[in-house]
Amino acid sequence: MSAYKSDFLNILAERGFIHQVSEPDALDARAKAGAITGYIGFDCTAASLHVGSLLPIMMLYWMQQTGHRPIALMGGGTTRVGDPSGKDESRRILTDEMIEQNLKGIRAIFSKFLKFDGAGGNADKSNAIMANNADWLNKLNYIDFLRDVGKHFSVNRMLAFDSVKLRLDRQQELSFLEFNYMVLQAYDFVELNKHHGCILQMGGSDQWGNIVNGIDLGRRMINAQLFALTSPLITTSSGAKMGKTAAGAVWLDAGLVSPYDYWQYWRNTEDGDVARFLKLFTILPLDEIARLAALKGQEINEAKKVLASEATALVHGRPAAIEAGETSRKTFEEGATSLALPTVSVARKDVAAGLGVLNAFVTAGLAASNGEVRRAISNNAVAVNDVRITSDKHTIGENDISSDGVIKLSLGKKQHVLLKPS
RNA sequence: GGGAGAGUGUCCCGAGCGGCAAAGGGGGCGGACUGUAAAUCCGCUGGCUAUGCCUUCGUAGGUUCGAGUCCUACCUCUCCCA
Repeated sequence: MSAYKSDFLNILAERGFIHQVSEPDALDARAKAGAITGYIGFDCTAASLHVGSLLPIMMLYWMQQTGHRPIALMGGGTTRVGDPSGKDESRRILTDEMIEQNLKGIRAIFSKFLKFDGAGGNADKSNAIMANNADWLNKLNYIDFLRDVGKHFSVNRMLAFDSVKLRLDRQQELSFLEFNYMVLQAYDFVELNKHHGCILQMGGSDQWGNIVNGIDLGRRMINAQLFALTSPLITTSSGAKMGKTAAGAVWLDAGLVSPYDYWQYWRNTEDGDVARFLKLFTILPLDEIARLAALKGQEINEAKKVLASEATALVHGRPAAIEAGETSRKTFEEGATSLALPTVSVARKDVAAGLGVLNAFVTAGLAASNGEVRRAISNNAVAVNDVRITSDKHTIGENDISSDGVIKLSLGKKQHVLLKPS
């Protein structure tokens, strides 16, 4: 079905990762001829990456799997500037300490998808590389940089880029600081080419302009032939952006979003997205995915479970995925209480003294305030040990503790937390 | 430098004759229907030790019994003129 000759582009194309490619034939030939090096840049604006970043991570994964060398570039330097692409307002400036801290959390995630140091070290072409653009951006000299790099940029052209134009058209402020972002990103590409022979930059479709800038700069500064490959913007069938839930972003860090909640996130995928997501977010073979995608009606739930388990296994490991699946099965299909549900500890003496429902639900993190719990109760959405609560005066006592030593709190049908007195 | 306008419920957009916990959306949560889906319909969507109290409309003052609304200064952002 695909016209590509290289495994790398074929797999990306078949699995739905490709939105645009620059000079596809030339890139295909390079990837066919031997190992190439490509990179994706990641912001350090948060302490972890979320589901939205999973797509680019998977592209790096497939790159390595098809025999090429991926570079995960941490934006330690560029995050100090802030990418204006696709945003109406300036991002607030992060302190260097925050960036440094965020960088640590993000690094940890990559080790689950990429192999960094096998035998052979950096010389081994199959090893992924972790780079940080702060290493070269932070020590730039302004005047030198303007003369060496800035002279290749036309402001006329920069003004025409979507990331800039959007701001200008909407009459939103674009600071000079942000205006420089694309210059720095372009410089990253050249820098990675010089040091690692990197010829490909990948990213989301909103990065196209930034990437093309890097290609131009590479040609002008060092006469290199560089390539761009972007992925489509992933939204759900009903048009919502991915990765947002009640609790906020779906983080890839187990400390921020438990494997159980992560599993649940994928389990609740819309029907129309199942096949697409299986291709993008799992590494199952395509024929297996085709089989799952053919399931109709109620049977598609089986495909969703596979999606949830496979996606969870990639991020949190197989045992955690199995446990999350089992916990979900017990909770939803048997209506039983699984001890592996998210658990919050409380002091046993507080329970003995009688714990108010309002307090209990807020403590468990199921509600933000007492008022929220009250409203939930009046909406008939609150249950303790699967028994509906109708009064906000209800108290939980020692006799609510099950033989397993926990109290199950439920908000609605899907949100469950165990209270563990100790 | 001169002139005109804007900033609203800490998710977003947006109404708001001096009586306002503040219209309406979107989003989110809950309920019904289903399949832990979508669509649809319904409810909720400042806080509290709760028939009351406290905190919210860019910031700080002022007028008033009472201010999101009127006045003054300041901050930020737009637009027009120089």
